[in-house]
Amino acid sequence: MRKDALHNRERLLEAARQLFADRGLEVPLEEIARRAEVSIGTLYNRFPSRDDLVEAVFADRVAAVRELAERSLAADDPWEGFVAFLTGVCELQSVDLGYNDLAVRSMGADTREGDALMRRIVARAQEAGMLRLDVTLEDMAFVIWGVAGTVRATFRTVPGAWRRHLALTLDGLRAGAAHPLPVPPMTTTQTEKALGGCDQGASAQGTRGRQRGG
Amino acid sequence: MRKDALHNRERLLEAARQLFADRGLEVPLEEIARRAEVSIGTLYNRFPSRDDLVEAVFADRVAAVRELAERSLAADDPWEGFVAFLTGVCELQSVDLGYNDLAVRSMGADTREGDALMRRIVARAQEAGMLRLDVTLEDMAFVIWGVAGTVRATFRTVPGAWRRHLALTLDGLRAGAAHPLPVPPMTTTQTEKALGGCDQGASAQGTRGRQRGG
DNA sequence: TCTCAACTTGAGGAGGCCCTCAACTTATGG
DNA sequence: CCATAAGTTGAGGGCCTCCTCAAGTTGAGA
Repeated sequence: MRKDALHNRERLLEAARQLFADRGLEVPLEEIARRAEVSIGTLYNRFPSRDDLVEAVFADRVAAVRELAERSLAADDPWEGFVAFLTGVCELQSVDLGYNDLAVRSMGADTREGDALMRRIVARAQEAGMLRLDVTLEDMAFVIWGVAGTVRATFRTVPGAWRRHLALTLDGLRAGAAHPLPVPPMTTTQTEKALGGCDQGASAQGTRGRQRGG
Repeated sequence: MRKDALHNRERLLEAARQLFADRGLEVPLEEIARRAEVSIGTLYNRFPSRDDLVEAVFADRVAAVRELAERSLAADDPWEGFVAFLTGVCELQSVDLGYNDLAVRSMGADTREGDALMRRIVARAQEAGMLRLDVTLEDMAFVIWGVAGTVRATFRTVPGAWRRHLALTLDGLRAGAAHPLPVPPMTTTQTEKALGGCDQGASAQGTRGRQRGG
């Protein structure tokens, strides 16, 4: 890859990082190109689809979450580890509207191993008697989706509010708080579908989500 | 108002009701007009701005929430009342993506009296020793924002999932679940600002939210 | 029936965003 | 320095949504 091309790639990523961070994943690509001082054509050269760009921009976060998961799993206190993990993910959400959007449709990690790690974090906290036994990994989606909503609402006005939301949520997840739940947990498949279905931007807006044209 | 005009108004409201319900508040107005079999011009005649239409469509829900609040306040068991209220609002959210969007930016009621009623519901549950004392009405926004996220994600795939989310959340709100919270509650002003800030559609999408042109 | 205010219509301008591609520029190895 | 593959550019077509307004239609009272 030519040096100038690499340079432009870098500028594009940096521009995208900034714009995604404070406007969410749906900023116009043309605006990203403009901020990178590069033509829109170049952007499409480097990143044929929006998802390619998103993936490149957030690759580091995915890795970070993975590490976070490993650290959390290694924590002395299983509950502390569990809390640290969720707090860490939410912290990332709270600081970057783009990642916030992304988390909503991937539950933070997305990868096979990430999934396995999280499952172990949950299991360990349960075995320690701290996390209620009637929840599953799938229930963690509620935490992410929930905090995502609060982050969207309070991002600019009350930046710390999500911590309170999370704390309340965690109090509901403690073993001692357990009261019978009205419906069974989502299955893995259901969760995957739900995550996948969040694609075309938060609420609805018709068919705006484009496909790659073959 | 002429009879045919009234008729068209009805058709528009019905079309909007349906489309808002399964696509959210951001469906194209032209699509609403089309479904109502009425020209776009007529839509603008009756409802100069999208908000006018939204308000008309959801007027009944606002009233319903008000009644719900009154009933909840009158319940024998203060905690049951509290739960009934939140469940009722979430039920409305879960059944209509439009109302789900609306709740995110109004916390269900919006009105002065609604606010006062909710405050009493909260206070009563606290006085009964069931609702933790360190939460305030403002914290109820977390419930709405949270469930809204789950509804958006699971609306089509796992329609009942929100009940589980809500149940977990409620378990965190019980007096017995209380653990120290990391940050103070949002102030009324902050909450208002946060609600107001959710206007231009869930995540970010730039400046798409139009203003009325004076 | 006649009148006219009330109402409806839908083409079309304005503005966005997406994506492509033919023409141009430039880094790089020889 | 040259050749050329790699890369850049940005106008422009396609599609969408918003909103307006001049021209046409119609309900309802006189």
